[in-house]
Parts: sequence; structure tokens; C-alpha cells
Amino acid sequence: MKTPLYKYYDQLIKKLGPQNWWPAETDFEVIIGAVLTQNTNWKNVEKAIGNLKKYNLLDPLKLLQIDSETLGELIKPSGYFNIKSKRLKNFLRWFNENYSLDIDKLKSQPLDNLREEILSISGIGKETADSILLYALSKLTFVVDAYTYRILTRHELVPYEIDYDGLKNEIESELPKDLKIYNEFHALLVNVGKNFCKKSEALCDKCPLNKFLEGKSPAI
DNA sequence: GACCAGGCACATC
DNA sequence: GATGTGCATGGT
Repeated sequence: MKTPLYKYYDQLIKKLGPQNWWPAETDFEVIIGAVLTQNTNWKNVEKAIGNLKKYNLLDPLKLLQIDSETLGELIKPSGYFNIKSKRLKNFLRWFNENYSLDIDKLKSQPLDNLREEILSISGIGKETADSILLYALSKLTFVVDAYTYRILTRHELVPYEIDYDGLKNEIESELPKDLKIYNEFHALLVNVGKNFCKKSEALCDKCPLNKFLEGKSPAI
């Protein structure tokens, strides 16, 4: 017997198909994107990452070496560029001092220790940390974000009072412990959040799955 | 011009 | 422990 959240995942993947996240060419690019997309439209992040690629700077050592002001200019399109420049520098210094800028060394660490370590970096909160862990390092941890909360509360799949850890635990306990499912479910929720379940709309009226979930139409 | 976008740290009560 | 605020560009 599948849980309600697992059923919801099934409906989304059947309707929308695999999202094949994260949209990046390398694991390191995932990490940079995870910081740059904090409270920011992904299109703006793409412009910023495009600037880094243009100057061949999407590389841990090169980004560690350039000064914060130059980095800020390059990532300006993603917004909050001064603070994000510092946050990237914080990560890169930690990455260099503890793992010699070697992403394979990061991947070899156990999830719980690594999550604690990454969360201790100033500027890396829970969502950014979990995004890095899941999408760059292939660790089994679910990524909660504003879309996750909005969609699942509006569908009454979780209570409105739930917080980040509560939502994360609820989803992880109701889904199979499977990297592909964690990967796809989060990406599907972002898709639904962007295209159907918008903030300005009180209800997800346009969501193709809403009527089914309310039991008012046959299964899709 | 208002509102929104794949948060986070910090101040204040 | 909850709540408020600054950070900033670019699209709708």
C-alpha cells in the first residue's frame, strides 16, 4: 500500500515525466548553482553561471583565487551578488582546507557527518546543503523548498504548521529510500510550483492533478 | 510600479 | 523560540 505522498509522486511522474535534474554539466556546477539560486529565479542564475563559463572560471581553484569583488561582478545577474560572492568564497575555503578541492573526497563521506559540516558554513542553509548533498554528491537526503511547502500544504498532504525538518522527515518516511525518487520528486515539485501552483493563486486550480487528488475525477 | 523568484544570517523582542 | 529585516537582479 503506497502512502499518499508516494501516490502523489506517481501521479506527477506519469503526468510530467522525468525531469532529469540538476540542470548542470558538472557536480561542481551544481554546487555553485545551489548557492546562486537562493531566493532567485533560475533564469537569472543561468546568466550568472554563463558569465563564469564565458571566462572559464567554473573551477574550484580558479574561483578560490579570484577576489570577491570580481566574483560579485560576474554573478551579478543572480542578485544578492555581494553576499552570494562571500557565501561561495566561504564554501570554497572550507572545500580547500578540508577536502583539497576534491569532490570525490566529499562524496566518500557519510551523509550525516557531511550534512553537519556543510551546514556549519556561513551562507549554506538546509535547502542549499540538501541540494548539494542530493544533486552534486548523490547522497540520500530530500530537498525541501518553498514550492514543496506550498504545494503539499495546499493539497492538504501535510499540515500548515510543519517546518523544514518536519516536512523533510515526513517525505523521507513516506517515500522509498531511493536516490532517483528523491531527485525526481523535488524536481517535479519545482515544475508544478513554477507552472501550476503559483504563489499568487490561493488554490492550485490549474494543477492537472488537483481534481484527481480530491477524488472528483478518475485517475490520470 | 508591484509582485515574484528553487534562502540565509542576524537583530530584536 | 517566534518574528522581522536586509540582501538585488530581472521577468511578468
